Amino acid sequence: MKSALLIMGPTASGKSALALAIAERIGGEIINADSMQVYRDFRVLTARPSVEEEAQAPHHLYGHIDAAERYSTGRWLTDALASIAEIRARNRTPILVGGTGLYFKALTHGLAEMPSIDPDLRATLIERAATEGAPVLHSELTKLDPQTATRLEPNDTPRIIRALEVIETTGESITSFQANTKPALAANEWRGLALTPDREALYAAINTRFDKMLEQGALDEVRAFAERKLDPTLPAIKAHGAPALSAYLRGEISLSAAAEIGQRDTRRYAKRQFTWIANQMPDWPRITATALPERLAIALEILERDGG
RNA sequence: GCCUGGGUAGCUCAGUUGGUAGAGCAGCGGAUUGAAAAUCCGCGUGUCGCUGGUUCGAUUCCGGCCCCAGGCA
Repeated sequence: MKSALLIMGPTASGKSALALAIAERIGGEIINADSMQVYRDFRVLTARPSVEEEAQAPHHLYGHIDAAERYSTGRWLTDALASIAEIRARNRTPILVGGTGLYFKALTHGLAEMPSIDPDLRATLIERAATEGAPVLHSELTKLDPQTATRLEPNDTPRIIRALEVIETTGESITSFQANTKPALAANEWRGLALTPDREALYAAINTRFDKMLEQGALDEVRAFAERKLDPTLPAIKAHGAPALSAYLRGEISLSAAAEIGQRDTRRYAKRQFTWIANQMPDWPRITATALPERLAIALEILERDGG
């Protein structure tokens, strides 16, 4: 059975191109591990592989979700495991590539199994967080699940909501569910690679890429999305640049101001990704080189050395 | 060449009646178990243009020089 190859890197670091080069070289198929590239509506804005690139090797879990849906780490894990099994059945190598650290963690460390939650309960809690504020929900959690409340900050809205919906639905603390977590992939079923380019150069690439996205129609995507008038709390609406470009389309800020905000948000995200790689993936081999041929050579060398 | 205004954090600036300085933005460090491109916690990162002088002590006062902007020639 082929090991899966996991490629993590900050946004705009050239992960997709490397994954494609490796896939062509070793007969692999690519699986998306990016929480935003799953959404159909924002191909340009989320820097999804182009149609041409997708034709060069099989791609899975890209744009397969409508932005009106709430995707999640749990759904992704299910989808990814199914794709991995399918690819392995063809005796090919699954190559998972993306920048969502939590998705990789779900794969390598696991995600606790929990009963599904009524979407209406979730919607109610999101609404309450917006109107009453997270600290109110946090103090509620202190009564229902003091153990979990203690380790959550009073402003940490999503985690407080998650803890509340779990205790309200199951009567059990999310902390006890989480204590029982098993890796989805065994340690010998995968190997990881992390791209760690020079930060200053990456920031420059991020800025340039955002301008290019605008030239390639990112604004049209945002406009079309806005016209759907979907629930403003949907995850897809948070794609970097989307909120600022929406504000521009509403006439609230200039286009250059919107671009600066989009670029800044993307840079900050890249910084968090560096932190994730540094502290959550200490054992993953690093590739600092930026030229594709050099990266490919290093990657293949690492795979070879590890007996992959 | 002369006059005026300005030179303080990466940027825009505030301030110190002389006791080595602080805001916004940018940035940096960290957390991360079904919203994760989410969310949260923490951190000023500095030859106060240069150089002499006065002073116990100068970023602050005085002199000289340099640079920038505007004005007059």
